[in-house]
Amino acid sequence: MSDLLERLRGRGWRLTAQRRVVAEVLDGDHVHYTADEVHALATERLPEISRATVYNTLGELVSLGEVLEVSTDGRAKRYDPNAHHDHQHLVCSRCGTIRDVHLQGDPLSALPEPERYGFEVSEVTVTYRGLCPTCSGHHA
Amino acid sequence: MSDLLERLRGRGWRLTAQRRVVAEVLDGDHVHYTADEVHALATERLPEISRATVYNTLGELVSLGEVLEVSTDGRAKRYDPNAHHDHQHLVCSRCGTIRDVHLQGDPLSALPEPERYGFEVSEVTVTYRGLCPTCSGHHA
DNA sequence: ATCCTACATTGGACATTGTCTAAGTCAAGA
DNA sequence: TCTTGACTTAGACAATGTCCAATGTAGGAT
Repeated sequence: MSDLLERLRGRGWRLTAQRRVVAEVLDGDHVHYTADEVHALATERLPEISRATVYNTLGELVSLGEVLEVSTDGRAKRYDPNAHHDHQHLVCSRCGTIRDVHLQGDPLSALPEPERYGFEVSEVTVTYRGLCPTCSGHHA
Repeated sequence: MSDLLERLRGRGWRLTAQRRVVAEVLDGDHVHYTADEVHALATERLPEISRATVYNTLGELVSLGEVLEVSTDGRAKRYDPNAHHDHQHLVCSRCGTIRDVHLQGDPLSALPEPERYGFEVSEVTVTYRGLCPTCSGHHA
């Protein structure tokens, strides 16, 4: 996502210090921050940035398809910059850590036609849950 | 789930009017209410029931494994009484309708060992999204 | 049948997450 | 450099969920 800013500018995105900082915070393939975490990290680089702008910018990045919105639990949504490689998530039920994982086969094909009830199915998300190595050690 | 109350009593659940009403509201296989919806419906039968009790009772039913918690979007969680038949969900991206669906094969097997990163994977949820027949008609 | 008491319920304050708006600020083209 | 429409801001507001002290009650004990 190193040339994200270039791509966005090409699409007529007005480049501001705030937007640059949010994009920089999200840069990195294994990052799944909440909006508040993004805000906290952005604040380190640009102390005046407001919560509203972080929410706005994240929403725009999602609309532009540059970042994915992930809501694993009922808590805060997380933002996943790895939008250009198809993947799913593996979540630790104890500590909440998220890892990107890659599946064998297309999960869409696991849903038979008669189970589609006339829907135009266009998307599927698969979330695996379990204990991560660290957490499963705790209670052994 | 007709004998849910029996089962719960057998487990030492103290049966109160409030708990009975919440369980009755959830009775039905194709129901995916939010806590607020459950509260509204419960209030029709037992006007004094409080929000806190609805939340408490739903939480207990989930802990007891009698009801599933489903959070499809980042909005309110929904409660699914169909906890004894393995199934997944198909959600309309426009109106939010949820249908239970049954998959071919076990989605757990789609995650190769090297993609498990040492996790003890115990659960998988699959959510299909698309337009339901009614909503896909709208924009045709 | 009545009493006890541990457990359940209640209302309302509080917490978290997210949205909206009016007023001020600024990036970038002319 | 100037202008202008888009961006940012603070803070009010909304939606959802949690917590607590006071009160009520289901169900076993008597």
